[in-house]
Amino acid sequence: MELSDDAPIVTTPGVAPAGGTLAERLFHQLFEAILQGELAPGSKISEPLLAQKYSVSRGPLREALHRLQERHLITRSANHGSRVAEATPASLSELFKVREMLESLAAREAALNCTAEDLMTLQSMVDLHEARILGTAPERQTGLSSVDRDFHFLIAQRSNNPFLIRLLCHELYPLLRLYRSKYRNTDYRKRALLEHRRILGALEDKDPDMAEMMMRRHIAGARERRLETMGDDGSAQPKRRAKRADVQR
Amino acid sequence: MELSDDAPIVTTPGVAPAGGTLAERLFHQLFEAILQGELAPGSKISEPLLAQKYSVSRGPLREALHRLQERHLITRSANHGSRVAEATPASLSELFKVREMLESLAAREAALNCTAEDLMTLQSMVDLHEARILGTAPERQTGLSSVDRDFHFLIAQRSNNPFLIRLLCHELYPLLRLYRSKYRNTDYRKRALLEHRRILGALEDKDPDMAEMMMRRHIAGARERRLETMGDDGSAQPKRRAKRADVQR
DNA sequence: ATCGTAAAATCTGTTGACAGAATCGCGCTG
DNA sequence: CAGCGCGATTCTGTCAACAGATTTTACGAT
Repeated sequence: MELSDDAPIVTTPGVAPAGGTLAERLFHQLFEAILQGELAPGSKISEPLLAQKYSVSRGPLREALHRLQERHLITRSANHGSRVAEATPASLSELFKVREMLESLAAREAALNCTAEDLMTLQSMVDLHEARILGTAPERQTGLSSVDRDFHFLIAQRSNNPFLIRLLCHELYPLLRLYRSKYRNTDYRKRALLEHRRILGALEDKDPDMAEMMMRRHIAGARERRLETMGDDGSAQPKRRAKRADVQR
Repeated sequence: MELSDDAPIVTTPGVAPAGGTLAERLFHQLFEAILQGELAPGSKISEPLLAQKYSVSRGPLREALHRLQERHLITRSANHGSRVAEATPASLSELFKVREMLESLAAREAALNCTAEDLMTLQSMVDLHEARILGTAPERQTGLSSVDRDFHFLIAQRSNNPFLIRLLCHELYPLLRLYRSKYRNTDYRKRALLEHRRILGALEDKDPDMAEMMMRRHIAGARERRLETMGDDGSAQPKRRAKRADVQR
């Protein structure tokens, strides 16, 4: 049974983990718990408590923690334990700069690889996006940005570049989710819709250069708007956390 | 004691691991062993044997293995054990495409961040590069491409973007080393030297757009030449890049 | 009352042992 | 001689216990 990496972690939020091994399952559960905000960012992780909470011994738990460390969802200090990663404005800006390059590459490749069916799927996503903005379709809880996510996610997949897919879907997108609750971007959905249409048009034209440029501008614009709404530009850290969130229980 | 991530793994090959914890040390040792080729790519990893070889129990070893899994230096299957990652031509091409985007971003940022001292350091690297090509300086064993590595490494550092630095120095560069022995690129050092000079010139001019474009061409060219010497091209789309309209901002 | 110090409690790092699964080897059968 | 089944062995996954380090707590001195 392959369980190496490309398991359905980010693919669709509703998938069941259910990995064969216990450490694997724990990894996915903690992964989601951190991104969902159930484990407070910056809070200390107590191995005995977590082990008890998930009804496992510390062995598999520590293996899962070591994997989360490599995904930079937690930090570990020798003999001091683990802490859940924190989200700073500076790192959000850095993430977006990298995202700009990687997604524009994905768009370039996708322009060559997208099938007619893929284009139809993307079209329906954009249509749904519009329907939601106009209030025609009901907005489910998670539905606010989910259609946006799916759009970018499918393009990443169609890059047909496993390494790129991994960086985007398994590393960058999850980290972005850390900021979702903390720094909400104000309403630029109409803007995003327009830009999505342009990107889709470039994909339909099978124009890699155009698709790349469109995506690059799309992400760059999103980054700038996001940073504006956050008040401070990402260069300097905003304000040292007054008090640190305490251990979760 | 912080030992989270930015430990000297790729920085300079000769650093001592000596992490505080045993699992940490093991991780670094195995990391180097795999990249050095001491653990044959594709070979199966026996936990009892490795544990005995490094004189530790299986606990810390498994923790280190789980970290290596996230770095994609090994693959794990439930109840089937671990295998050392393998290097295929296709994945090399994929790596280079991502590298092209990430390093061009790094060059862009470095153009804004490089100090006069940095520029002097880079200049000396280029000079050393030339001396080696002309045979003026002795070529040490590892010295063949080390100067090239240092050049790119310093530029990555000067991006001042921790996330980008991590992707390049901790993930992409190590994976590239997997191919170093398997697919040697024939002699393009003179070409590389010229392109390095151009990149350095753009950095000296504090010209982000130019630095980005130069680096992008540099990596793209290296990828094409590399794939040519490998006989088979690693991807489906061979040479549809007669000339490419670089995206500018 | 505050600060410093020492003992107690807790936590992390590590080890060894056990249970289930997979692989290997051997003998049997066609 | 090839293919298959079955037992033995090895390996992976998991757990509980120990040792060193750290944090907390209690106590006494200033």
